[in-house]
Amino acid sequence: MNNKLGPVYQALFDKFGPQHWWPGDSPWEIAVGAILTQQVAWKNVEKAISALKESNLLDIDEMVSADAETIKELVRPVGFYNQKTARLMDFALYVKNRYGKIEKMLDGETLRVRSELLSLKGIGRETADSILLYAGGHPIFVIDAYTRRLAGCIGIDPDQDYDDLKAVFESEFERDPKLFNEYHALIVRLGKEHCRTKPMCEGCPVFPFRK
DNA sequence: ACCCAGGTGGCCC
DNA sequence: GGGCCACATGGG
Repeated sequence: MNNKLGPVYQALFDKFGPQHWWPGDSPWEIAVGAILTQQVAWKNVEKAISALKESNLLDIDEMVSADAETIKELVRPVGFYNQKTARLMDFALYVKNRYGKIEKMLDGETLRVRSELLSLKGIGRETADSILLYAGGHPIFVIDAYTRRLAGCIGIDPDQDYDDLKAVFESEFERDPKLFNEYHALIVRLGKEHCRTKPMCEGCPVFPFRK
């Protein structure tokens, strides 16, 4: 129980309004974006996504049969492009062979799908949760660097284990994908807009954080 | 010339 | 379980 999680959400929503996340049109595009954005500025991801679209390769069926060197060139601006190309193509092949399309995979029971995503190389907890929530509509709270910074401002240990921190947020509210979606999106909005560095507390224009 | 960005996996202890 | 490192480009 944390007495600030609710008020902070309210303040963020009042300030910024609904965020309409994830910035991507289809479940597959969201999954691709989630992998590409790992430890990378979203601005760079936008370039790669556009480039893939231009080449008609932002499509699971096209991606599995594409030339890896072609994908690498398109994905280059995000960095880590060798790894990310391999992981994108592996993921695409896995989903296509096993389910045909990602919607089918995401159709399963939440924790079972989460385990399956986590078993794939290149998909860790944050990426799995982003895909589950934003591409699949599952009631999962995503923990990222911005979320940890926010946690640090309201008396929640920001350095605790991913799943423990996730449980803190999830246990505070009804398990509502719409709410989890909005809350996390608002946290990122605040982080991008206001505080790129350490704690979000200092001079925050939205909520009077106190140490 | 630094430092950071919506992480992850591998290896070590 | 935790601490360090490589992965790589683009923008401040």
